[in-house]
Amino acid sequence: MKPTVNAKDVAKLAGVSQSSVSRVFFDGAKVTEKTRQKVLAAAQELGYRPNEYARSLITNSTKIIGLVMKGIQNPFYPQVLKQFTTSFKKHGYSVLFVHTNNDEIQNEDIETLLNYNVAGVIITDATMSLNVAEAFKKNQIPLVFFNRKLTTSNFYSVCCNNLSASRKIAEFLAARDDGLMVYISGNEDTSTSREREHGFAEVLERRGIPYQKYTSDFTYEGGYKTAQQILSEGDAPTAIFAANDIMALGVLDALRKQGVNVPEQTKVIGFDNIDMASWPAYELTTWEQPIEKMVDETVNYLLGEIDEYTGFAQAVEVDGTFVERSTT
Amino acid sequence: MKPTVNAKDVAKLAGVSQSSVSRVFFDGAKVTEKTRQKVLAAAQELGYRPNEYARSLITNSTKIIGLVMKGIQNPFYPQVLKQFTTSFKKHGYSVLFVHTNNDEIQNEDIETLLNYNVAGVIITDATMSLNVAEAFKKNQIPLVFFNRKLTTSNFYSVCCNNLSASRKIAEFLAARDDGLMVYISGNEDTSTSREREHGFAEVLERRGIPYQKYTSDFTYEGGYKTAQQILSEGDAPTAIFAANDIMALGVLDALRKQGVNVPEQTKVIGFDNIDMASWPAYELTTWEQPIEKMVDETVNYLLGEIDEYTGFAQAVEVDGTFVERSTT
DNA sequence: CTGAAAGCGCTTACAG
DNA sequence: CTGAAAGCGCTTACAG
Repeated sequence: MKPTVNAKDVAKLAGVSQSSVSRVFFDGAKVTEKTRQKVLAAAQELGYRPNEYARSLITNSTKIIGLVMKGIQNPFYPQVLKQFTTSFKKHGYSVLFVHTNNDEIQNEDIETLLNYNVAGVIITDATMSLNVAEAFKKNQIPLVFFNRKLTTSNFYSVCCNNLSASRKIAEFLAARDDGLMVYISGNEDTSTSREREHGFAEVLERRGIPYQKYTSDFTYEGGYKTAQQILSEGDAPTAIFAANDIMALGVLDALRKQGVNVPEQTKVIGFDNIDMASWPAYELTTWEQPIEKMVDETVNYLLGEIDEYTGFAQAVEVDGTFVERSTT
Repeated sequence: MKPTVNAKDVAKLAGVSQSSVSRVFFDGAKVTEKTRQKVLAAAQELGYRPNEYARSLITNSTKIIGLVMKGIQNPFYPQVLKQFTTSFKKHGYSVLFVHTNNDEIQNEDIETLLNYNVAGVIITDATMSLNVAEAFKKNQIPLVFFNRKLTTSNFYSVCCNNLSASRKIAEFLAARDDGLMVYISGNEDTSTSREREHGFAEVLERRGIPYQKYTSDFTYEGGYKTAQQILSEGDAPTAIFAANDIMALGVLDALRKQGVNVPEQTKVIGFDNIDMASWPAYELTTWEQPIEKMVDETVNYLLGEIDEYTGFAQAVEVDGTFVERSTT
């Protein structure tokens, strides 16, 4: 059995009641400086630390946030993970990391989050069925969709301004060329891919610029293969807008391999501004997602809801910025 | 207050005792099929799920593994994170993700792990002072250093066969050239960087091949800048062995920018075999770290120690493989 | 401010 | 196999 020191042991050594020990370690409780010192000294001597589980049991709350991710292979998400962990740590929360291999979050993952009675949940690039999301609502566990938006407006989501971003990207390209423009989508059941497509196509159609869409999957390999397919079907297009950076990198590599000059023959634009976009091998023009701001929005909302649950829902959009490099 | 259903509620509805409810949900306890059905039906109806914290409190154990990471920006580690999460999930464990910005794990991170009474701890690329590691030992919490080895042999560690790997890399290069060979180290206080240097230098010295070492930091930017420095100090070396892939990619980009031909003028080898190493833009020759095997070793050890704590320590080495691509 | 006591939701000997 | 009861380590009204 693991050796364990509890509040009673400390109380005895310090010559106070167990309640006083508890008060010293519980934020917000009041004790005189004198008892505090006695307790702290005794705790130090015994190596006491409050049992987090007993605490959770009695307060019916935890300091754990569930973070659900799928595409950790895409460098955008490690960045997101890092920011969330750092930010929550500042507020005294820890992150329970849940990785789903499947697109849709599996039941066992939900079970885990519910069993641990997490204070809040963040869903990034995995999809979640509505009735599962409702389960969190029923348990009054605040939930945020990060970088994803649901069709129903019953849940809080934090995204980049995908629509206006993709419009601006289209306008940027339209101002320079009027040849065929291609959009390479990510997984089509994601709001990010659809919104970016929507804004892009809308502007091009209005301007009468020929436009074509290819469906891919948000991965490097997907971008690479899609670009090969595009080239195999005809001349290199005037511009390719990939729904995220990692696909755009695949596109660039495929174009190079086929001897297509970027940006002279084909311009390429991505989305996210991951670290690699600025590497000399790529110098990718892209739209920067303001991860820090997005994380702040998410954290603030969750902390607020943890403090007092309202179930308030909103689709928050944070402005990103266009980053022009040498692929355009 | 959050609505909460407990075992007593279920017992009442099912017409059994609270103990029976507990037995149904506690693996290993025995109940007749009949009571099981009654309980499950009642639980289903009420939406009951066992409170994990009450459980932890009484069993004095948890199903949480603490995973500590620093360089999540290096694509090697997301891969590691993914494998650990997947593997532990299979065994019913969840991962508490701890990210340290600093090289050395901070006290608050340790506090978190101890407060949550994690079942086990994995330290990847962060360093940990010995007395902190001892704190885990005192609490009988099994600890594994992953991809890092301590100088003292009191802790379990799982690494790739860095020494023989770097020897083989040196021999590979020595068989082809005898000009100046450069080693670019990562952070020098890491065992991985030191071991890779050691094996590499040892072989070259024995063969009388000129050898030089540059100190860097395991990042892309570090590799890039170091390569620039190398070129500014003289002719391009015959070969550069970077202590990890992400630095090697930086090296490749810097060499290209300066018009150095790879592999004709300079051969480049990395270590890890991250996804990007196989991208057409790089085609990097490298040493593949067998992440899956390393993770398995770690998980098995931890599960064993969780089952019965022995404090057994060993420096495990798993064999990786040489992956030859077009940078050599 | 402090202490004695109740109680959070479980698991687990102990009888039956 | 099942139930009544003790107890895990805390927090928190309630008196004093």
